[in-house]
Amino acid sequence: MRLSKYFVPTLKEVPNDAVVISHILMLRSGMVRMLSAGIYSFLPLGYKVIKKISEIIREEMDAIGGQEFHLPALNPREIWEETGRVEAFGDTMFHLKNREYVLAPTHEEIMTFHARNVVKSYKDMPQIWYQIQTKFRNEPRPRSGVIRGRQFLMKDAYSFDTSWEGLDKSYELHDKAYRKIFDRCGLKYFVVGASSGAMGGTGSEEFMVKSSAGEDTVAYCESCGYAANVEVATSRIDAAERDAESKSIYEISTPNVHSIDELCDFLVIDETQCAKSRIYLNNDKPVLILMLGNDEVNETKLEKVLGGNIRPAHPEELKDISGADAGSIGPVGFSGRIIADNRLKNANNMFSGANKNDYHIGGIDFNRDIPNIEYADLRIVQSGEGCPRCEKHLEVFPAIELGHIFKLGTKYSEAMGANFLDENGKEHPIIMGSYGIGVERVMACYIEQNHDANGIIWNKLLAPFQVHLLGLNLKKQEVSDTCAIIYNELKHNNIEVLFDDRDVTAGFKFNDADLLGMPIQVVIGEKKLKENKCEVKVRKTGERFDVELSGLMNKVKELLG
RNA sequence: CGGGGUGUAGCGCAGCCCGGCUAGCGCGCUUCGUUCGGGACGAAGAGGUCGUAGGUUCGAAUCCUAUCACCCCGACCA
Repeated sequence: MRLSKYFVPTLKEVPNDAVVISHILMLRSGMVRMLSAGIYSFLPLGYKVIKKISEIIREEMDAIGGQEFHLPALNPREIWEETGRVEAFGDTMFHLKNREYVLAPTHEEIMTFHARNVVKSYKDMPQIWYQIQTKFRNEPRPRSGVIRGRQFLMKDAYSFDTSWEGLDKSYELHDKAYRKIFDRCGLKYFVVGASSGAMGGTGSEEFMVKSSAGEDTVAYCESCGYAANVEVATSRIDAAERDAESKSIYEISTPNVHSIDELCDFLVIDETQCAKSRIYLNNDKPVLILMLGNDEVNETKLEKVLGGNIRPAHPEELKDISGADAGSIGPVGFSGRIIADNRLKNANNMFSGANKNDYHIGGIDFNRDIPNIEYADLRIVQSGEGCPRCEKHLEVFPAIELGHIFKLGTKYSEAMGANFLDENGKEHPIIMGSYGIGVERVMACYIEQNHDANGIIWNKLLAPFQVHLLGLNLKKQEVSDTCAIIYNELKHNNIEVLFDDRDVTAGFKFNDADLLGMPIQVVIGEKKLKENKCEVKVRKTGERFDVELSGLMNKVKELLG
């Protein structure tokens, strides 16, 4: 492809609205343009990458027996009523105004619809059906460019089995296929086992990559691969030590001391001697939560322990409940339910609030002074804490979900009456799995992980072109002749080549080449040409070397091999 | 939905507080010439209903009201 004829509107300046690096580079390299918030057009260069990713996905899905469909995005609303998901999705689902249609945010219902009409016998299964299709979700707040859009490409697959063992097998196949897909794409990813959430099911895994643009926070151990959403993650961390002797409790005047840090400074003690108090309302009943030092309450864990609804008490409510404002609340004399984090188990000689403004209490023995106390794991893990599975340490960071595999079970088949007859002529609901990959996210995450100050660094599998041929000063006959020969030769060797034949200065071409990021750059200039040589640059390492024209093709093949 | 911010040429911005003649600057674009291995130089050009609608005023990019769009933080997120 000749760049002079190719629509690749590169940008030197960073567009005002782009914040995350993948978004900036996708705009600057002329791969995408925004049409509206969370709605992007893919330009020729960007679409080429999308097609490469899709092809990798296709190959791996086909390899596990997947069959590709192309389903409508426009769906009758009544199909979605069958499973109650019109309500479940709520405002996230787009509705048409002039007909009872919705825009599909995913395709469980549609695949199940087709299955129930045709898949009637145990002999018809297993099946794996997939598609790569545009999904629509009315995200309240699109962000991070293509990473969270209102319209996005998703590979979604659905498995249909006659037994739970069959489902396990289908799930396993997808797990392996997903690893191959992300490996081939060159992504550094990890797998988080997650609770199945609102989809309803019995098992799921999320494929994540670390990214500052991420919307989930995960705890990850590089050493053993432990990975968990921070909402459920645990860690190895020391509990408070119990002194041999328990002092008796005593009240201390602590004017203007409101935080654990201030308390530590004021009394010259360590934060591990303090119990921080938080009051939550659980179904409108107050519960005192005690954390060691500055540990944060993990509300997801708390919710699991308490059941029902929880919310932090409003500042105005605190005094009624405890007799003090935030900063002076504590367990001694507190009348409601008290739950302490496991790190506080059996602790003694502790400091906490006195339930009286500007006073704290010292010498608290949790066993002696707080009857009816309960313990649970309630803390949010922090970077650097011990991995719960091995000897190393956890890292906590934001991450993006790239893919999700899911054992759906019979939720959709039961709701929609997708049943089959077994060997004995008995009817059962089909057992389903669902498996998604965000195609644009693969692209964006790749760029997040593979770029430098000058631009994108494509690997050969995702690169829109393998070779970027730069002809410097094409007004020189020998330069343009040589370029034409090399260009044709590369094409004849089935090497995808982008030929910068524009009449712009060398620096312009070099910078665009680095920005676009093809793996290999071949530079044809007057100087080197006098010695029958050209320059080859490897984008990833930045290394460059002179190559005899006669050996160029072999060198390129070697570098791409 | 709550908080903050921004809309002025294709892109990045100044001007707005304190209203005033023809709305500027850089990049990009067009033409000609010179250049030609890390975003060249000179000359001459094209391009804007200042987001939209209403209002105040002799006069509005500038002040007021409404509205729309976009960005950031939060809430939300199969």
